[in-house]
Amino acid sequence: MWQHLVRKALSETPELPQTLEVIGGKKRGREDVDLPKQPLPKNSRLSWTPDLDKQFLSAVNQLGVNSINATPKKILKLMNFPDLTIGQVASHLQKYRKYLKGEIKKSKFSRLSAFQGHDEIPTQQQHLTEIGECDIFFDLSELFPDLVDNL
DNA sequence: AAGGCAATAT
DNA sequence: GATATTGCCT
Repeated sequence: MWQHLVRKALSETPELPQTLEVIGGKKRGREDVDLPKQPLPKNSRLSWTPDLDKQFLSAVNQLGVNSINATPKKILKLMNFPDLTIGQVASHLQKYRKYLKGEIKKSKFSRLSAFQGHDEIPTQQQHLTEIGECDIFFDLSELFPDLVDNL
């Protein structure tokens, strides 16, 4: 639990050195103050805080969402987050794509209606705006042609 | 080797 | 429920 809190705190303060370590030892007297830092237990799980997720989305949007461009390795490199793992990025990417598919299905509008500003809500454009800051609609068409074609 | 993705595990 | 791992596939 506390491990996750430490990671969360670190990820929310990117201006600080983002080293995933913590001061260990007992809290007796003050000799614990300068005990050597210990690496976090390996079993602690990464928490995808909003800030971390923004970094992730930023990297993905730079590359382009389609699977040819947005690859776990490239995303990881762009994020430049210490101790972040390819597996962790890949796992997050998988869920992100799944979420994206869901959003496409929810939207019953064609590419045209999405850009013609119909009053129905929610609109594809609004969904995508929530996902990222930029317009990735056409990237999505390339990612999931089977889903988009029959909209 | 690297990646996608569904199922499964923690 | 979110994250990590696994197995099978391209």
